[in-house]
Amino acid sequence: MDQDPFFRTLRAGGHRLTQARMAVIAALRKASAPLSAAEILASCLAAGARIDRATAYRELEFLASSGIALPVRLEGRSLRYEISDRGHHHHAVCLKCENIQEVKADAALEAAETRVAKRVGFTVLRHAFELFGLCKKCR
Amino acid sequence: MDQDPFFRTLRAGGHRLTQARMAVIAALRKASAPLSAAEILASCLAAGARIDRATAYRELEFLASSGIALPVRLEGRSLRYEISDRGHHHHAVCLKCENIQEVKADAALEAAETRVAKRVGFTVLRHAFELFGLCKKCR
DNA sequence: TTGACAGTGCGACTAAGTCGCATTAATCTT
DNA sequence: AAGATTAATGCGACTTAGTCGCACTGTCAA
Repeated sequence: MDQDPFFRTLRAGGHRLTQARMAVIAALRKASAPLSAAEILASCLAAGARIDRATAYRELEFLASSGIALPVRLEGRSLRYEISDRGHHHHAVCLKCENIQEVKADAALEAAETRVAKRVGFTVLRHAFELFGLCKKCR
Repeated sequence: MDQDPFFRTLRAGGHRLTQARMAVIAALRKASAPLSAAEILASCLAAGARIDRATAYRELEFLASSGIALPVRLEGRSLRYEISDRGHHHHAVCLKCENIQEVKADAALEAAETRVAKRVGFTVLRHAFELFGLCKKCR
């Protein structure tokens, strides 16, 4: 536990390793796609942790501010979170099976973005790029 | 009124030109940035149309399904709509002044998207590309 | 082992959106 | 111009996602 980089970060920041916190981190780690607060709560409860809805929301917000969880807002869906140690990527959402697939970032795409931003005089702090359609299996 | 392309489309589809419908279309036309249902409702009421909240929501959904309104889902904000006759574009959201700016689509960007999608075997039906940061005035 | 206080549970609240159903009004027909 | 037809509306109750204040509790450093 003490060799876990996230746990070390938290302790270094003076934060406690509570049951709720560890349960939420575990739920995020276990997930293969971004999860909503409700799903994370369910996952924690299923794993035996007795945590409250409000705590789940607060914990996710806290983990996001600590850089451990990454908020993922995909259009039409409620806010989701994923664990932050998977590198920069985008998401492809299948409109049929509802699955969310990770898509590795593409250098040309990022370059195009930078150029577009410069053209309109906009300082980009963050961007969203998402695909909606049919995954390999569903098309 | 009868020469308005949207009105012609609606009539051709057997739909009625009701007060609410025309008020919502007028509100969308008047807007310079995507509006939320609440803002559209307010705009209609301010213009003297007495329409209900539920009607505003239903009308926007209907106009979207008719291709007259375009749903715009920007992360962290509620669903917005814009009029559909302005050509394909993306949005840049200023995190300081909250303004939403239109950004013309970029060919290189779209090309990169196509390539990325092909790589992961995904059939893209729709995509979202948004910038978040500081606009010219705010940076 | 205990004191301090970060974090929690509870419950009440808000915002955004949905839905069923009786009624109204836009359009068609004559 | 007066009905008849039925799309669209208003009302109100409901749902879902998320927030907040406050008293309590569990974590951890001393």
